[in-house]
Amino acid sequence: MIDLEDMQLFVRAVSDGSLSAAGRELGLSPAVASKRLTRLEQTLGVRLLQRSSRRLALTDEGSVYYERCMGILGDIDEANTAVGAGQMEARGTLHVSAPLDLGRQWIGPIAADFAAQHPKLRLRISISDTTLDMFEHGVDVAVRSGTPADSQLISRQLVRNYRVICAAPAYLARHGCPSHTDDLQQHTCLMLHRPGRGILPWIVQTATGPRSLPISATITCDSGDLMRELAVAGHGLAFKSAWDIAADVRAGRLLPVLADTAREQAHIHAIYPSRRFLPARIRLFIDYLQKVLQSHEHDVLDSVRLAQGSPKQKQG
Amino acid sequence: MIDLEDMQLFVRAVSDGSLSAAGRELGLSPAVASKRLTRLEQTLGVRLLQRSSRRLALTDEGSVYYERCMGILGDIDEANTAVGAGQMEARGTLHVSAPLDLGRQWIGPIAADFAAQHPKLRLRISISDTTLDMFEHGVDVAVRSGTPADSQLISRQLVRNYRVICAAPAYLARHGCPSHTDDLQQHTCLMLHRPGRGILPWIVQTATGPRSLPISATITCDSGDLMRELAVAGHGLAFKSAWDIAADVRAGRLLPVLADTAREQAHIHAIYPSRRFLPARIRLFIDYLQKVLQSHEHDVLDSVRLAQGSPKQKQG
DNA sequence: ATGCTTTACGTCTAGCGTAATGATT
DNA sequence: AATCATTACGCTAGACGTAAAGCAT
Repeated sequence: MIDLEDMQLFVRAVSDGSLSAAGRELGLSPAVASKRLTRLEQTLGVRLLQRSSRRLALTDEGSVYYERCMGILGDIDEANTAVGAGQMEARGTLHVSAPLDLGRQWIGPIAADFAAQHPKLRLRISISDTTLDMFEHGVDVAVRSGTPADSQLISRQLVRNYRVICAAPAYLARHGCPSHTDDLQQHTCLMLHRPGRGILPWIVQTATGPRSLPISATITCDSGDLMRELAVAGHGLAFKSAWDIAADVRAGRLLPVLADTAREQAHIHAIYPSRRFLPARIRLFIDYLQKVLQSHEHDVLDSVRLAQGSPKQKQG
Repeated sequence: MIDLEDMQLFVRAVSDGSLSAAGRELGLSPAVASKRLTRLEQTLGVRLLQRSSRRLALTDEGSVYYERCMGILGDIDEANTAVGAGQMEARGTLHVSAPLDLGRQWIGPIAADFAAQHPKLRLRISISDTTLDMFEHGVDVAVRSGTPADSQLISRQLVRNYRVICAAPAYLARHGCPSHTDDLQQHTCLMLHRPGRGILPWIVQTATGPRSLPISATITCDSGDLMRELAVAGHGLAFKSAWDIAADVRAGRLLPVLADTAREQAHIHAIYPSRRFLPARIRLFIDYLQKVLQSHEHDVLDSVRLAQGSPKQKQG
């Protein structure tokens, strides 16, 4: 296994342009610095630095390895401070914002559990569909689904999510189950309208990219969970997040329709300020939230027949 | 600095539920295993495992640290193999797909440079706006802007990008510069139509979320770079990626319009198959591509007055 | 009684610095 | 000539295993 000090030495040698200098910074004699770099190279089986008496040059391998090392050393630093003094105790007031359905069914209860684990924490939950007021209202974390809005905030994906068409069994029995997206025009579609955004289209992924479904709204409302209740009551088709309707589907109150062909990617994200040193309450809450949500991810996606393997996804 | 073997030991102890067992796996006596875990805890200043004679339990700190360790150890493994034997030599045929403008101006030349550095590599570039045929045509890497389509492929963000409205100075002199998105209805708008997708709307980020601009297309075409040329020739306003028009803007052939208020987030991604062991040619190319693009990111965004600090963004 | 963690202790290896060497500007 | 990387060479600190004690199941 590689020695992290060897890695540090290598990184410093690259930025300093001198192995001796890098050694000095770490309190090592040139002899040791040389030996340790050699050891690192032997462990990897690759030459990292091409050295002459007066100059260091990164090899191709060294260049690739250097980039990786920067990330790794940074992560280790983060990991150390994350468990450091005072970093595990959430205190103050945690202000969480979440959309209607998701907030009521998932984020709210999870946040309450989190608060129960942290006696010195006060919790404030704002159920709202707008994020514009995060700074103004002092929101610590906003949970949202779909493409994160462009802003100065950091967005971290928590779990996968898809919007699918769904309806009550009674509705489908009365009006038949659409077998193709073209059939939707003959159905009663419950659509969401929001101030400033107009009616939210039903967008589905196709082989050629996202496509807006050509449907006409029969009933529109501006509350996601009212829409869900209307769907449960058999008033028509709704286009809802898997996380919003999973419980209804499990209970037999709703059925996914055309889930294989018509779905919109709307992964769930945590949005939070990009301060370098995140308060413990925010960091811990997001970690906890992701952990809990991920433990339900397979079940939720499975309830709308979307469960798949979780492909490793990392963006940097 | 932390010893990576200590970290390994800790991780194994957690999954094994026994410190001695973890030690055995690493060829250490129980005594040493105990001492090393203690050392790790002292270095961190935190207790990671609550131990009784027959049971190990993660503390809260340990739980957080465990998650981090898993990521770090995985990254180190990756870094090691990335520079391993044969992993630095790109060979075979690298098949890159890129959209019209982006491909011609950026991806193509960069890929050619990359090929020049790898004598054993053959390069095949497909300029096309569709990704559906990646498997069919054996595409290794597809470069795309905007929200990555939902699929089994991995998507890695390379650089930030925004679509903005732009026009030739001559056009703006003749018709005036719109000062608000509402003014766009009085202008000649060049819009893209694509088979199956219809006319691509101009979507901008607003405080309340993405909004489709209410404009009517005066001229539509199905080629992004023809559209750009029409805009340069003064035939109307176009909605283009910053990366597509940066050169034109620098040369004074185009001017960004309403860039502060009307822009669409369309970051540039590399899409590639999710095989666990990515061929060296793909891994190296994506690394190289990102490196080169990132070195131009500030310039490009600045050319359309969108340069900002690069917030650290990581999704896992 | 078994199998775990931890402490104590003696051994020995592995990593250290010093100093000398060779190379490069 | 100066400063770098590297090698050779003793030396010591630290990491090892063994063995024994304490505990929980």
